[in-house]
Amino acid sequence: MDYNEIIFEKKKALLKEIRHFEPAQVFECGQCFRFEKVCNGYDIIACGKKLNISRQDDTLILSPCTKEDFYGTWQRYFDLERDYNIVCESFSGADERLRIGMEYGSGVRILRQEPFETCICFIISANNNIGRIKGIVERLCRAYGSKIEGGYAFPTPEQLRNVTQEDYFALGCGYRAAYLHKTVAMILDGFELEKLRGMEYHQAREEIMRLPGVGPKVADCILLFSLDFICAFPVDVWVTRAMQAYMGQKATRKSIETYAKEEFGPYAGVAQQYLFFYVRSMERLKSFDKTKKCL
DNA sequence: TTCCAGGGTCCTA
DNA sequence: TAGGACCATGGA
Repeated sequence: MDYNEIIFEKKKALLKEIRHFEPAQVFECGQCFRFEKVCNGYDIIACGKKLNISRQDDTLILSPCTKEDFYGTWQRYFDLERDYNIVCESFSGADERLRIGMEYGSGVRILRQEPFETCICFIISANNNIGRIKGIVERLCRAYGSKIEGGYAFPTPEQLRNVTQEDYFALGCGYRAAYLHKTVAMILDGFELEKLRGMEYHQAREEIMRLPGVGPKVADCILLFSLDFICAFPVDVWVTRAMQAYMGQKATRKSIETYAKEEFGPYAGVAQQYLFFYVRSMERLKSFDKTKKCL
């Protein structure tokens, strides 16, 4: 485990001597869209609950969080049953240049989110930016999700049954409205996301790509962030940029996927998140420097 | 005004 | 099988 002791007091869970868990990295790495940076850490809504996460020195604080909340929801959600030391050790043979980026983002953990929510969010993510995706998802939850303490839960497939393509369009989904409408219909009609867990990776990937709006990249995101396929390596524009800088400009999605599988092995998805966080952070720093020069 | 974003789909060669 | 056009939208 990546913490030495857990203490429950006053509806809080205190994880002592926490490792491989930096809240900013976990939430700012683009794997989830229902979070907000607040003065004391991050507020998130997941699994129908609202939670505040903060870190004081080497203690991670989850609030409100009872013993039942932790062992029933958050331990699994934050992937706290996995030892990320073992994951990081498995990358020790990777190329030095890639390892620098990966070490920068090594406070990232792969969240184990709900498959339906992850599926809808990543269909919305296509050719979109994180700020805008967050806005659309929030409006979707407010319009159709159940009210919970402090916000709105992500809607269930049943709650989206009568939502039309025009309704999705009105939320700002743009051309993805048709994909969302068709995918929800397929899921209501019996397409079982949970069933994919028992499949081999390539079979699960082919299967989930039957859903409209789900191509190779979105499929890998859903498999990695909600269905426990930790080997999935989503190739988006940022990761392509990072890998092309390393492999050469002619590197294609297929060659990057093949390379990642060989280089990073069964934990390729974790390596991908480390790299994603790194390249985006570097780009933000560049923008910040440019802004400073203009002032 | 143009470019870009956690891309997918469809058409053509 | 690969490459390219097109699709909505809002922030930079």
